[in-house]
Amino acid sequence: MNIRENIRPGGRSARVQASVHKAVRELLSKMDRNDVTIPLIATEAGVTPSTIYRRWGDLQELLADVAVERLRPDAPPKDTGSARTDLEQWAEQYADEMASGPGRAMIRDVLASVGADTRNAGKCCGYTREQLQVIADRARDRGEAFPDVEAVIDEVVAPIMYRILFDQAPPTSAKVLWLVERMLVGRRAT
Amino acid sequence: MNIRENIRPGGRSARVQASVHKAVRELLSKMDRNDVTIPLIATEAGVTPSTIYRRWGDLQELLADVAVERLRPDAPPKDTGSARTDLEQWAEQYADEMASGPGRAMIRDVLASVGADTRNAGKCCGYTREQLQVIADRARDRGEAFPDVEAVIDEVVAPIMYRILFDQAPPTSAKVLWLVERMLVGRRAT
DNA sequence: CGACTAAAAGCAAATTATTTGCGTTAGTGT
DNA sequence: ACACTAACGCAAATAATTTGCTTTTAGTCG
Repeated sequence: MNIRENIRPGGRSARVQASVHKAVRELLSKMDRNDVTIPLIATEAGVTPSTIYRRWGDLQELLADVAVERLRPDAPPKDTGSARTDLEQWAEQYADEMASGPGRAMIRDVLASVGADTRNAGKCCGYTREQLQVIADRARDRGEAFPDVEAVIDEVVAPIMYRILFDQAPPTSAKVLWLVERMLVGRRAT
Repeated sequence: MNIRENIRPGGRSARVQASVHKAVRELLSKMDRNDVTIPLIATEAGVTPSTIYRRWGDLQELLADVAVERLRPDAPPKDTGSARTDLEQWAEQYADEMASGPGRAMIRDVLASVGADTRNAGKCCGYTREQLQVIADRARDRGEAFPDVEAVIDEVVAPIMYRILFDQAPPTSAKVLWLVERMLVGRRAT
């Protein structure tokens, strides 16, 4: 099932999408996710269930759509004066958000929908890349050495995400800092 | 919903579980996963739907249960004479299996069920750890230097899995070998 | 061995979710 | 303003899920 990509702002479609998204956020904050159903969301949003089924296909797609929206960063990484501290702060915040209950649920929603709509997981990865690129560009402007964004993904982002998804214990703050440290040190040594 | 942990082998429960698992594998190989439903599985397995609902709760749990089973490695990593080549071969096979269509589907099934049953994702991670530990133990027996299993997970397994889950392009064979290389080299330098 | 027990399965009715056909409405372009 | 189209609402039809109750089965004990 396809979600329309370009919706004209202000149109009826946009209003329906907004009220449905809002209803989902509302309900997820109030109740267990397994108790959230499409008829419920439809009632809360003031639309008929068939509208949701036709636009999103099923609950998983809808949840993924909302989750991607919420995973989009709202601001560029803070400029702390050096690439290292920029990255440290960004990574700690990233780990915290993703390891939180809502964060984990959102990641799962996004991944679970990949079968039907391959774009979602890629979008999340894209957001991360953009954030890291900002840090890397700032480093370049300052004349600091800084590894490629892909290397940061491999050495810092991927371990954090793997631990969150597959391990019981999410990475501690110390572990995150250590990952950053190791990457920067390894880079110098090469 | 809980899946019984200790089922006496040969009992009725075991037979039902076996036939349901078999039915799921059968159907998944024949048709699109979105067309697989519990009533269908029940018919194929020769049980009533309510039996499946009571034992597994919902389709996601059942799929996850089957997926974990299939993700369990059937043999220890091959002994190739050196830890480095052991790891290279294991990592390449791991990346191939996980990046394949069925592999990705199984990972998603496992992750999607985590909300209800936290053990599944941990089990997969556990299998990986066991495999790597075998390689590490062999290295120790040979007197070779070899990094901690957790380091291998951070530096080799996590990047592979991240790329498979979030990126469009799964890691190439060359990339996997490079990850192994980088980890071993970095380890020596420290 | 044969009766007893508890767990799990079957069955069927009730509930709830999903799909679909068709009429209506709101935005878009001429 | 008028026609056109995409998206929505409504309601009937279909399919999935839940539930109460009965029956079967495997293990246990006298």
